[in-house]
Amino acid sequence: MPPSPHLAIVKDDTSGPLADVVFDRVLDAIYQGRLALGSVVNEAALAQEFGVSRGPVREAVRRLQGIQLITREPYMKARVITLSAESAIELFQMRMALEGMACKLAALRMTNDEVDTLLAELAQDRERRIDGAQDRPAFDFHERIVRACGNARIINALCGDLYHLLRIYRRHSGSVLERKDDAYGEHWQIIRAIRARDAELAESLMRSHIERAAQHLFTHLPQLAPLTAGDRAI
Amino acid sequence: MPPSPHLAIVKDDTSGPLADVVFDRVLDAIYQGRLALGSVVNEAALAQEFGVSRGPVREAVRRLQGIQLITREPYMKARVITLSAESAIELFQMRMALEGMACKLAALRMTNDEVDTLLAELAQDRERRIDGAQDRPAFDFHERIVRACGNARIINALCGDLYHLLRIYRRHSGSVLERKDDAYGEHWQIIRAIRARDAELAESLMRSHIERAAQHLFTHLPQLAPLTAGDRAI
DNA sequence: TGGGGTTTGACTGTCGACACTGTGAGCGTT
DNA sequence: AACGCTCACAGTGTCGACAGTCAAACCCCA
Repeated sequence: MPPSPHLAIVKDDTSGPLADVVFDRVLDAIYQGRLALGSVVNEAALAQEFGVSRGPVREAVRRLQGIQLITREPYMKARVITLSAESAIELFQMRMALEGMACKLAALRMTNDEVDTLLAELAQDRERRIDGAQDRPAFDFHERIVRACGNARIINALCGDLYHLLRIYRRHSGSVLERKDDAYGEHWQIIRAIRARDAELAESLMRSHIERAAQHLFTHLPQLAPLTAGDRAI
Repeated sequence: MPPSPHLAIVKDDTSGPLADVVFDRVLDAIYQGRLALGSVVNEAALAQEFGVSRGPVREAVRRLQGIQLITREPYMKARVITLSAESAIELFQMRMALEGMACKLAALRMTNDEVDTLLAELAQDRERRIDGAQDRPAFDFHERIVRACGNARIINALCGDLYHLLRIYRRHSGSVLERKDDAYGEHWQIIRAIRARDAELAESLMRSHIERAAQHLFTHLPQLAPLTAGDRAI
């Protein structure tokens, strides 16, 4: 008898290894707050909840630990990370470095057609949001740029690791910092720079854009904002 | 009876979990070429070789896979990565992004004493190499800079992941590309920029330094150099 | 002798059980 | 009452075994 039938994983899942399914489930649980930030993660409990053995759960937890969504405290207790100003600063610093480089590479590698398509989607997404019908597609400008950079290592580091943490920060701070209207203009400028094949400008714009996003986040999250003057120099 | 007594892991190891020990062992095996690049990795065989069960080996292999030293081919075969020009380009692009940012941050955060210490160690390492006594300390300028940047996430990405791959590239290309004599001057300039608190210059110098190292690598590794004009724009 | 189906082998995914370690509560001593 | 010690509990580390799957070799038949 699975204790939580709505959570149990059915065997005939065609989603490949159980560890991957458990990984996604735990990730969702963190996103949705079912696994509270800072709470301890119990392998055996999760295994029973999902109706699987501890092996896949263990592997999933280690992978979460690998991308630093779960920390390993002394004495072998696994905990979900806690949001902190320091961690957020580090996240945005790394985004500035990697997304800046990705943007620079995208400016060198994207075809004109790809740039035009992206520009059209950007405008389309804006109109959709103005109409209020912001349903399905969830256009993500940054992810699109990153995936266009052609560097699999950077793509993986950002989309596979950092963006998970970023989504957690976004979810746990309300939609206040969506800032999509402000961001549209900056996104448009970035694509213009890419279109003009000005790689240096594109990188610089992307960095400034992310830095503004970081400052916006800290402005609207006072509980996360023990920022000193030195740290402000992201 | 352990088939390879000199490789078996003794139980009373004080190095913590077996998975960590196996991880280091496999890493060394890749470094030293005992595990050839491109060869398939067999969990059971490694387990028998180390005298442990498949569990820790499995975990170690997955961690190697996480830092992209082992690739997962279709049909679940795990292989050690193969060196390629594309992979090397991606590695150096990521280093330029991350080490550039790390250098910038180090310029903002290091104390004068720390900078002076680093400068002294740099000079000391040079003299030691001139004397030919390049034995113990293995002074690593880049790692020192990175660890001084204060961003744990960047430190982990570089020292925990990327540098493993970089060492493999270095080892599998002879000492030709050591380039330490050429590098000394550039390292010195970078520290000077940090000392002057010119963060932008320090980042720019570090990027240029890494790009030169990349070009040096491709110059001396013709078998890895199907570089097109476009790709040269790292 | 060549093509197609079948068998065999190897390997990974998964599981349940045991062992070891740190923690906290409870008890006795001072 | 405070401190130190002991013991049960909780949780992870590790192990051996079973099951499913893909690949390659093998055999049969035309």
